[in-house]
Amino acid sequence: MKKGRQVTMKEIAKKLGVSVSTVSRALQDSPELHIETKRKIVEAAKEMNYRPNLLAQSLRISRSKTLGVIVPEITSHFFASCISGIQDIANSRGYNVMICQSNESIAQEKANIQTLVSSQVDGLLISLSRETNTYEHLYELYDREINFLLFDRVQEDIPVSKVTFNDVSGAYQVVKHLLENGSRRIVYVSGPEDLYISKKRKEGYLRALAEFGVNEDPSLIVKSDLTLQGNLQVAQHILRMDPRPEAVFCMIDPVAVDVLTEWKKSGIRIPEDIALAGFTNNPTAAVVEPPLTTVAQPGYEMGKLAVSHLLDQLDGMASEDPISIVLDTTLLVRKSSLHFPVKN
Amino acid sequence: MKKGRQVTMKEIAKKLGVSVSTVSRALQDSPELHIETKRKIVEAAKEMNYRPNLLAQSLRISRSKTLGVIVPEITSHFFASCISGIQDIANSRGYNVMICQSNESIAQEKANIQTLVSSQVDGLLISLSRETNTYEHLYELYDREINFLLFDRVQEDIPVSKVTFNDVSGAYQVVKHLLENGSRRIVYVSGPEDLYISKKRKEGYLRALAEFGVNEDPSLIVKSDLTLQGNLQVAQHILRMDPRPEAVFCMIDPVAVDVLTEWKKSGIRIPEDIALAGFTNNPTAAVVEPPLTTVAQPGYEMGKLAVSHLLDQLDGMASEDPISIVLDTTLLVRKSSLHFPVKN
DNA sequence: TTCGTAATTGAACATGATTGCAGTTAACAT
DNA sequence: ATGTTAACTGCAATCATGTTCAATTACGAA
Repeated sequence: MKKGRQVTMKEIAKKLGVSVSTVSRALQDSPELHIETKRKIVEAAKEMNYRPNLLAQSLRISRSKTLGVIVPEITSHFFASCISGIQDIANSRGYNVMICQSNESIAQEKANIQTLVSSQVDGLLISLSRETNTYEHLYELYDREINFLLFDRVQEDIPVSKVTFNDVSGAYQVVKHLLENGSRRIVYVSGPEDLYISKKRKEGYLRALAEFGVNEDPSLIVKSDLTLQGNLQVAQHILRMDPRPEAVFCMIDPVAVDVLTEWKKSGIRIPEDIALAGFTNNPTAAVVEPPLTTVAQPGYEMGKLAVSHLLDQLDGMASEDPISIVLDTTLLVRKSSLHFPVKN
Repeated sequence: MKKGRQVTMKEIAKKLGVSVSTVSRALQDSPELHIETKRKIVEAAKEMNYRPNLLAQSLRISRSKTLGVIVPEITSHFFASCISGIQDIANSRGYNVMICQSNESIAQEKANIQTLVSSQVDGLLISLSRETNTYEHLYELYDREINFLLFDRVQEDIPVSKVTFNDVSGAYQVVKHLLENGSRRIVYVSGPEDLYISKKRKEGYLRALAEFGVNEDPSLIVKSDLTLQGNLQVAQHILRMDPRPEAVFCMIDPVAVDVLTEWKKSGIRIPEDIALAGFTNNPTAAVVEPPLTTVAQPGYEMGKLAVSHLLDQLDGMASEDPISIVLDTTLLVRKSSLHFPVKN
């Protein structure tokens, strides 16, 4: 299998004894061309299996019709859903998509940006890595007037459009639900402090507590590094708390699933002994036993909206002023949270 | 935010009063250049934030340093893992990756191929859609001497390299395990007939039965369309079988998970009433109750191997003759299959 | 036939980076 | 002073495409 040689306009031109420009015009169905010439050229092109070289087109018009996407990891179901939504819309609007994963590393994130920019993408959709706590690389994009947009994991100060879920309200809803079922000592398992979603969900947690007149107790805010190890430690740590909390709200489902598994091994009953809730609505959340109460955030929709807005901006169909799109989440009450402690 | 103008060599050249060629040579650290000139140019380039235009480079050398990947769906954890492996290796070897999903549609698959070929990818990694039962589009790639390779969902007759799991042996192992635990009436839940993995796993199922002297019973081979609806129908259908089978082997985990959930709703105990096993080792398989016996197939490794081989071929480091790489799977015995019927 | 106009086509250039070849300059030897 | 050589730099072509402008052809009218 040799290096595949593409048929070019030049070859068609040579074969028919016309100029390249004529071939070009024929293939774009230009009206200023003899109809017979056009017919012959189009026919020959078809026969020779001609495909335009998008690279050359892009170089000429300085538009690659390609978008870049950077996500922390592709294997996360949520981000995979986002990508799927981005793909579908982008393709239907004639754009290709180059996807990169930062693997939650800021260095990789910077490298990805460099590559995509050098590849002349027309725009970028970025969800920040866990590690990202400095933002020069994003400001540089901004200074260079490269179109980009942040989604899900955003940094609020950067003056570009952002698409997020209403994380505060989502967390508020789930914690309110736990409170309404009688829990008062409620643990929040957070992630890295710089992480946007971690901060926002904590905000919702605190708001719900305040609304119910429950004082904030710093010892009930536990931090996980989001590794399996870290999650198991958190699970054990919570069991050793005295008095034991009545409910636990984990920042993301994977943490909740790990905690749930560990507790089951220790003979703890859920929700009888302790209530549990997560966030994201990962596929695993629905199938664990008991099913996990969580907050649904439709990634596919987020991807679609994000890319639509970016393309609108690129095509001049939307104002270039940054906007913030906030999507609503849905509380999914399942068995894991149906715990009714005796009220004082 | 305006269209981002890139700094070009021409601008650097103009600024320093040298020619573009000199700039080019300076940036590639060519030895045939005055060291002082070189220093000035490199400095200016850095200061002006110059980034080479990969499009132009690609056009010149007729190599885009980009690979195309087509998978049935990105949101599947298995394919996401493959992509992750492909990405990591490709990036480390200086290649970018464009990913497309066929959404299990042959029409979309063909469209994806066209787009990627027009985009001048240097090679393609393809996993076929469920619908794909004609292969002209692949033979066309072959005829046009475009480098590509098939992985996981392959078509054996096409003379290109293929990377697969040992599906036959994986299925054989799991069915053998069910047989060793005493089951004899074992159902195989298959997918579409054209689907490579469905065929191969059936082969392994039959081989194990034969080895244990169990006659093939066509009524025990059930077909699902792999939708939730279809899976639930299969679950109910199996329960109505008389006599009830002792074990069920599902072609892929999602089917097994749906079946398991449906059975639990009907009050069936697993594995006491009936044993169950899947294939793929999806994240859900480990967390359902009871945990699902399945066959692990490391997608990340598959992606890495596939792309390594393709790049070796592209770089002339591997023979251009097609080879077949077959990866081994691992049987993961979990509770769902530990059913011990009374032996005759 | 000759002119004018419209129809049709081709040459040239641009996109950005790279490279073989040719050309210029400087330094040094004779 | 002249020739030789090496060091350095620029021109022009290349990749595939699209567009502007100029050129050519054809055709009808006078």
